[in-house]
Amino acid sequence: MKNREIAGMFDKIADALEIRGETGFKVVAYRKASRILQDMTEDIGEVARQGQLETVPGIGEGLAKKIAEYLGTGKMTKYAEVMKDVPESLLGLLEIQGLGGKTVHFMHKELGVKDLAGLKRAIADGSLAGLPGMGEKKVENIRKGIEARERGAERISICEAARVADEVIAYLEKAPGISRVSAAGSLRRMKETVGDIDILACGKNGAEIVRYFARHPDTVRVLAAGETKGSIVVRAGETERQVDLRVVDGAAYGAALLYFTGSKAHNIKLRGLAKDRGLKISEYGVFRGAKRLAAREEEDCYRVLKMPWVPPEMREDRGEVELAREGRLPRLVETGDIKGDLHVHTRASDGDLTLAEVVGLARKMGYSYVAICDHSQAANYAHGLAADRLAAEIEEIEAFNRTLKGFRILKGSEVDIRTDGSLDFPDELLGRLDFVVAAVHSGFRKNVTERMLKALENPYVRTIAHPTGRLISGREGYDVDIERVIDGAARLGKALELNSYCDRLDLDELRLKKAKEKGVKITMGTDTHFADGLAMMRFGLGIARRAWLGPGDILNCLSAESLLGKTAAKTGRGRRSSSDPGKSPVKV
DNA sequence: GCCGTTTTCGGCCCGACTGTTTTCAGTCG
Repeated sequence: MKNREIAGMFDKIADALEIRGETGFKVVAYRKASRILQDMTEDIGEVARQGQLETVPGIGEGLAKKIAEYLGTGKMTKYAEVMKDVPESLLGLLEIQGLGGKTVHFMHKELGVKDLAGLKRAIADGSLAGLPGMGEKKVENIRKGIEARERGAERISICEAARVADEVIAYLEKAPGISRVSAAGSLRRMKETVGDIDILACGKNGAEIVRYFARHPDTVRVLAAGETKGSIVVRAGETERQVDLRVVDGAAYGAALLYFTGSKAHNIKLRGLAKDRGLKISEYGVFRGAKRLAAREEEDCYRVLKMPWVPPEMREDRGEVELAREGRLPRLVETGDIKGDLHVHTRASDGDLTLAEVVGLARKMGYSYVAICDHSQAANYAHGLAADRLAAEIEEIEAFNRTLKGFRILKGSEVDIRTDGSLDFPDELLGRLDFVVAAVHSGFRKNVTERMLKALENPYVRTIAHPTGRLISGREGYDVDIERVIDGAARLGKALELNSYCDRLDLDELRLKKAKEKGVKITMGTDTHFADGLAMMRFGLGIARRAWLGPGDILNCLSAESLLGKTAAKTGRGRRSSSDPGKSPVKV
C-alpha cells in the first residue's frame, strides 16, 4: 500500500506551498487529501487500477493525476518541483508553535534561515527581531516554541492521558459552584495518543473554579489562570503534563463540548453543513442570524442539523456525518456488551495475580468469564509454562470452576509461534484448552506473515495476539504483511485480537476496520499481568468504537457457551464439555 | 487544490488571541 507514502508527499507539498505563500485553500486541499489517504482502508493502488481515484471525496482531477503519475513512474512532478523550491529542512520549522508559513517564508527570504540552527542564530543575533511585523514579544514566543519542542512535548498514550485526566476531573468535581465537568479533545474521542489534556467545565464562578483548578495538589506550574481559562502543568509519574481547563456558561455547554471535542475535520464538516442551511455553528451554539437555536446539549446541536448525536469516537470526518444524516449510524460496541476478557496472565507465568484474584477482578468488571492465557514454554523470559505445568494449570482451573457459580474460567494459552511457524505445544495439549491465542514473541523479522498464517491453520488456534507487535511508546513491530494475515483469518474463519493493553492497542483502528470489512471477528484481551490491568478494556473499547465495531464483530460479546459451543456445532461434532480432551477443533 | 437539489465559477468554518495594528495579519485550536 502506497497510501501513507503519498499522504506524506501531499503533506510536504502542503507545507511547502504554505511557505511559498500560495492560497490557503490549495494548502487545505492537499492536507485534506493526505488525511483521507491515511484514513482509507482500501489500497490506493487498487483504487487507481479500477479508475476510481476521482470518486474518492477530496480527490479531484488534479490530485488523481498526481497519484496516478506516482503509482506509474515512482515520481511526482509537482512534488519534485515544489521541493526544489523550498528546502526540506524548512518544513520542520512549521511545527514550532507560533511559527506559520508567512513567518517562515519571510525568515527564509530576508535572513536566509533554512533550518532550526539558522533560526536560533537569527534569534540570538537579533536579526529576527529586525524583520517588519516582528517585535520583541513575537520573538520571545517563537523562542518558547522552540524550547517546548526540544523538551519533547510529544503525544502520550491514551491511558497515560486518561490517568491524569480522571484524577483532575475527580478533583474538579469538588470545586465550588461547579455543575458539570468532562474530558474533551482527542482524549474524549479515545485516540490512541493524546496531545494536550483538555477539560471542559461549567459553573457559577469561572474565576473561582480556575483558581481551584490551579491549586491542584500535583500542580508544578501555573501557566495561565483567568476568568474562563486555566493551564497548569502537573506531575504525572516521572514526567509532567499540561492540562487545559475551560469554563463555559451552562446554557452553551453542549455547543462548547462539541467544539472542544472535535475533531477539527468533523467540526468543519458540520459547519459547512450548517452554512448550506443558512445556519452558523460556533462554540456558543447553532445560530440563525442572531437567534440561537441550540446550545445546551450536544444532542440539541445535532438535532438542529437534522442528525442524531454522533459518538465522539466516530467524529473524524470519515463518513460518519453522511451516515448520521441518513439515519444509518452503526450501533457501536458498549462496555455492557463485553462479557469477558480473552487474554489474561496469572502468576503461573509472568503475571502478578492468582486465579482467585483474576476471578474477583473479572467479576468486578461485570464479566461472566475470563480466558487465562499464560505464556508457553518458549517464552523463557516470561516464565512460560512447560507442558506439564500447563496440564497442572488446566486441572487447577477445572477444579476451581466447579466451585464457581455464574462464572467460568476458560482454559487458555498464549502459545508461541516458533520461528519455523510451528506452535510451542503439541495439538493434543492444545486440544484440551478452551481458548488458544497464538503469538509471535521472537524472530520479529523472520517470516512473520507465513508463520502467522500457518498458526491460523492449526485447528485449535482461535486468534492471533497483538498481530502487528507494535508498541505505541516506540517499538515498530513485526515485519508482517498484516493485509495477508487479515485475508488468511477471513479465509480460515479465524479471529484476530485487539490487544487492549494501552501501549499496544493492536490491531489499530484502521486494521480493525479492514478486518471488519473482510468479515474477520475480533477477540479483545487486556493481556493484563497486574490487578489494575483488566480495566484497560476501556481503551480497547475506545479503539473498537473508533473502528466502528459493533457487538456482532467482537467475540467477547458472546456468552461463554456461545463462544465455545458455536465452535463445536460448526464442526458438526455436537457439543461437548470443555473438559473433554477429545474436544473438536475450533472455528469461530 | 476541490466541489456543486444556489453547478463549471466562486465559494471554501469560526472565533479568540496576540502583536503592532490605526483597521489588520498571522496563528491557533
